[in-house]
Amino acid sequence: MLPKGTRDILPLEKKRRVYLQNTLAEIFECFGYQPIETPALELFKTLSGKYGEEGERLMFKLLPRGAKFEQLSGLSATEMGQHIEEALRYDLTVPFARFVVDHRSELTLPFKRYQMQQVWRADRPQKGRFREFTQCDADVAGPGGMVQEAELIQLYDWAFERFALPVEIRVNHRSLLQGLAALAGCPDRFVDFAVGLDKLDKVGWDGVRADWAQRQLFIDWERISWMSLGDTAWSAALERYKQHLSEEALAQRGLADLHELDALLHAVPPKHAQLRLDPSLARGLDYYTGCIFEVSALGVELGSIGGGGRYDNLTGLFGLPGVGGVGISFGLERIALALEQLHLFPDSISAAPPLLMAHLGGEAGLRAFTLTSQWRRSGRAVEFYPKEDKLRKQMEYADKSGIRWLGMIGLDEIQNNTLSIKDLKTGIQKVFGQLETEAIFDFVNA
RNA sequence: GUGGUUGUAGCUCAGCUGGUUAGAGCGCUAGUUUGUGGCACUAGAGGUCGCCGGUUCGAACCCGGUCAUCCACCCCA
Repeated sequence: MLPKGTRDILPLEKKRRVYLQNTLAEIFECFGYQPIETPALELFKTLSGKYGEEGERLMFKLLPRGAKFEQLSGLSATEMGQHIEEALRYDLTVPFARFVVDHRSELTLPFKRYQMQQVWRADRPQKGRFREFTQCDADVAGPGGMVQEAELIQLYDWAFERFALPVEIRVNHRSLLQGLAALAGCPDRFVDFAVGLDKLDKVGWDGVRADWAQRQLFIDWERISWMSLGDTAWSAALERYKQHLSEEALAQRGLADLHELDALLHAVPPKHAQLRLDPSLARGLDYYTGCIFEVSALGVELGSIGGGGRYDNLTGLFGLPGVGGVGISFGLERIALALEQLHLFPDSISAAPPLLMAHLGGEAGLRAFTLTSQWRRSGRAVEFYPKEDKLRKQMEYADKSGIRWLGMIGLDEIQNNTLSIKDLKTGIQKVFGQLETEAIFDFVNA
């Protein structure tokens, strides 16, 4: 029995996760990111107010030490919040902002860090949605320009190319959304406007308009109806937005940023990922202020497998104004789910060692054990069958454990100073001298 | 937080309109084979039918409640 939305990880799955994390770490470091960790627990006041209303609701909050739930249960949410002192981290970005502020004297800005740790959300579990999951984040804190966005897109592109996972990266800009809201006549209802628009992929334009209506948003549809037609090819789409938003002050920063990004991406275009300018992309996390990204896997029904964006003043909330940042996140579980469904994990990832030493006991057992220990000392992964048993049992064990090669020592081998090795996959069996280590492991690694 | 789905063996499920000892496949254990796995055959182990209560002579089946699950919405990795 486990709490809902949590799960155990079995050996093969664990190896696959390690493969994903190692690959990501390698790429992160290639781009100059340095690894850190932060505690699972943060002060509630550190996290509170950073994720919007929904995020606040989904945050795991801890009762103060010694407090009885009954004492607090009668209180309203805000009253209760005043008693909460600690919470489980909800993402890695806000703790990173806190980290930068706390360690500002030890860091040189711009500071690039990566971090792969669990986060917790009190969501209702669903397909691909857990209450405990792992995020792999890369963020830059400090000064910089659109090259950073370009770099992050490139990072996404490389990573998913390595995994051979077809993806689409959607890009938008908060200022573009604000400009659109203003153009539509509701600059003061920006959040409702964006949240409704975000559903476009699912419900289409009629659905979006219905959603807006339900939120009592008065939309000047005539002024934004041009959005519903036309292509989404990056440069052409951008041109269209420049044209229609030329009069909107709020949109100018977004248009300029995206223009710059467009130029950068022309120089270093993504090789693998599909890139789309998607003005309907909103993203709920409150702290984003500039470019925003979201990645979805193509060919699988899953939520987004990554997301991120630029936040101008996250550290300001912790007493260090003027330091912005930009970053992205990879959702480890969802990427693993996608790769599994599409059979994209390399076959070479296996939980079991390649070789099992079988033996018929007595002197043969001792000889096999000695050889096993010598091989292990030289770094070869070898399993030793731990008791005297029928050969048949030992083979069955290897077969079921997914061990492909079986080394055998019995009376014959003892007499001749040899060792038989069988490839259980092909059925081919060969005899080696006991000291022919190179030849033996050439065969085993074939 | 809202709506719906499903809870029977380790796993996937069957069980007709309530009827007495609850089944199958896969898996598991042992053997056929005391130096050769996958296949086949034989035998065997394993279930408070999610839980509580109700209706009934009798409940896996009907009713109520409860817990869990999965899916959709919301939101997101």
